[in-house]
Amino acid sequence: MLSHPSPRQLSRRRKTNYQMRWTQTLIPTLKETPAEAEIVSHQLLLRAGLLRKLTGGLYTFLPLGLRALRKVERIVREEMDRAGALELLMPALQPPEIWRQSGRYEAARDVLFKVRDRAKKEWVLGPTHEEVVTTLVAGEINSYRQLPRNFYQIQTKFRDEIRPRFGLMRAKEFIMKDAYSFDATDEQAQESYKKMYDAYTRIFERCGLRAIAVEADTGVMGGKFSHEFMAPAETGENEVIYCEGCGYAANAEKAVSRPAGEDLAGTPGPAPEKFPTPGVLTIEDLSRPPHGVPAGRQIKTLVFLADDQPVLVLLRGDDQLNEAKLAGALGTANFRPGEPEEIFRALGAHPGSLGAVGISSLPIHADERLRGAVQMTTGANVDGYHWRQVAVGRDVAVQAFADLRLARAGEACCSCGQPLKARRAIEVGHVFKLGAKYSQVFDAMYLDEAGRRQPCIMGCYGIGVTRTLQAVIEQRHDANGIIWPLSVAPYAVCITPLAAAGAVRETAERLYQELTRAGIEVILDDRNERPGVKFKDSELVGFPIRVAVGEKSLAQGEVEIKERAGALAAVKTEQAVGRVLELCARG
RNA sequence: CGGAGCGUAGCUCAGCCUGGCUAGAGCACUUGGUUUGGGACCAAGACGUCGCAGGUUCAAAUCCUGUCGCUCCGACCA
Repeated sequence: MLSHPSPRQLSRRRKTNYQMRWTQTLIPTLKETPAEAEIVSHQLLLRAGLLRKLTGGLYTFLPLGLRALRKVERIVREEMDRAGALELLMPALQPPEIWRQSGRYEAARDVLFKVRDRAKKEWVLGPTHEEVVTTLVAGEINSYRQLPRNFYQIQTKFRDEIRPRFGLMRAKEFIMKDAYSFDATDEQAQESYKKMYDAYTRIFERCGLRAIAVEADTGVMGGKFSHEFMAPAETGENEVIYCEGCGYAANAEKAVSRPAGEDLAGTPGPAPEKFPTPGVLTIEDLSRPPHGVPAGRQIKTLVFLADDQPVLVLLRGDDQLNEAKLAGALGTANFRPGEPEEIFRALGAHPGSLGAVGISSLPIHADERLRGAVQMTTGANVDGYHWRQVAVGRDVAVQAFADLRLARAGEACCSCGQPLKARRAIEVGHVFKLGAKYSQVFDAMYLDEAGRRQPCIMGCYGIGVTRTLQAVIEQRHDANGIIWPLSVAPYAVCITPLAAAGAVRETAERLYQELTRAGIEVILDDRNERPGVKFKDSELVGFPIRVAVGEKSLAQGEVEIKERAGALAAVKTEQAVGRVLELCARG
C-alpha cells in the first residue's frame, strides 16, 4: 500500500537536498590509511569516506563522494552549455560493426571490453564515442546550414586498462565528458576548437584546479591542434616540458628543444675506417677508454618493424628516441622494436655493433641533429667492429630527417632560448582536432552552398570527470585532509555542536535551519562524539566552512567560524549566518 | 603481458623463517558506566572457513604445488 506524501512532507524532502545530519548519512571516515592506496588523493578519497573499492579499478561513490562528483559535472555541463554545445546521451553498449567500420576494432582491441548476448552476438562497451556520434550525424545533418554543431555527453566509459591504478586516476570504468564538434570548414573547426579550449580553461578554474594547456602529441594525424590540460602534481603520470620565459608547454612526448652541444655538420674527411671493438656493446662502452668516442660523436642505430617491415632509426648517441615523434615520421603507430633475431636478419649483426653505413635496402630515418654530421663512429654490422670517420650523407644514405629525439629539461627553449623545465602532471582533459577521418568513413557529409558534398570537419574533446575530482584532492589537501573549494565541496558548511544538548545544541539547530533556508548546503554533525573527533573528521572531509558551537564561546554570545585553510574567527551568534553567507558569496 | 611484493577480524598489523595446545593486538562495533573545546577511560561482549584448492605430516596460518585477488614498476590513456 502506497501512502501519499503530504505537501509538507514533500517540502521537507526537497530540503534534504541541501541539508543533512551526520547521523542520517554514511560517512565512514578512517583514522588509518588503507594499505591499498599509494597516493594522497586516493588515500583521502577512502579516508574521508567518499569512495569504496568494489574490486580493482571499480569504485562505489559514497554519498559525500557523489555530491562532489555531481558538483564537477554541473560545472562541466554549465560551461559546455555556455559554449553552445548540445547535451545528448549515447549508448554505452555498442555494436562491433561500427568499430570495424572505423578500423578501430583492431586498433583499440586492447582497451575494448567485449560482451555477448544470449544469441552469442558480440557487443562492445564504449571506451569513447566517435563511431556513435558520427553515425548519428551522418543520418541527421545534411546541409551547411545545420553546421556548426557540437554534441556532448557525460557518461560512463569502459576501458580494459592494462593496469588500473591510483583509485579514480585510471579505472576500468570512469565518467567522462566527451564532446564532438562538426564544422563545414577548417576555419569554423578552429573556432569550435578555440571555444572548447576556452571552456576547458574555465571549467578547471571553477573546480579550483590548477591546470595548464600543453601541446600534445597528435600521433599519426599530424598538425598542431591537440592540447592536453594538465594538472601539475608530483604523482601525475605524465611529464610536461615547459618554459618560464615564453610560456611554451608541451607533453614530453611532443616537446621540442634546442639541445646544447656542438654542431656535428662539417666537411667530410677521409674515408671511413673499420676498427675492432671487441666486447663493446653500448654507447657508454665505446665512450670509455681505450676508444674514448664521446657519445655525441656516435650514431645510435635502432631497428624497428613498422607494419612488419624493418626500418632503421638513427640518433646521436647521447639522445633518446621519442616514439611519438617516430610514429609521426613513419606515418603509422603500428611499429615496435625489432627482436634480436629480426635485427640479425636485417643487418647481419647483433645490437651493439649495428650501423647504417652502406645500407640501401632498408628505409633509414635519422634525427635532424645528424644532418651532415661528420667524424662519426657507428657499428659496422659485424659483431665486434665499428666504423669511424663516418659522414652522414656520404656514407649513410638517410631517406628522411626529422625531429626524433626526446627533449629534456635544461635544454634551450626553441622559441626564446631559456632553459626548459620539466614537471609531472595529471592529464584531466584533451582537445583534439580530428579532421575528416571519421566523417569520411561514416559518410557524415553535408552539401555546401554550391551543392557539393563535403565531409564534416570534426573535433573531439574529453574531460575525465572522475579523474578531475581526484586531481582536485591531489592538489588541495594538507596533513589533516582535503581542502575543498566551495565549488565542488560536498557541503559548504559543517556545523559542529560541541555538546549533545542544551543551548549549544539549540543554537546549532537554529543556525542549521537558517543557513538551509538561505540556500546553503550544510551538514550538521549531530553525533554524540567528543569535540576532537568532530574537528578531525570535519577537517579530513574538508568542508570549506566549519561553524563550531560550544559552551565557552556561547557564553560570550559567540560561535566560531573557521575556513578550512584559514584562521578561527569568533563571531557574534546573531551575525553568524550573515558571515557564512558572505564567505560563500566570496567563493 | 613482463618484473617485484602482499593476502590473518570492518581498518592497520603481529604470528609464518624454526609446524604443536582455545589464532592475537590496536582501532572500529555492541551493552553499561564515567567523560565531553582537538581522534577519552573502565567493564563486559560480538566479530576469523588465516584468499581458494590440492599435497606433505600424527599435526599446517606456518612447509610444498597450483590457482585467484590486490598493490607497485614498465607499455596504454580522460
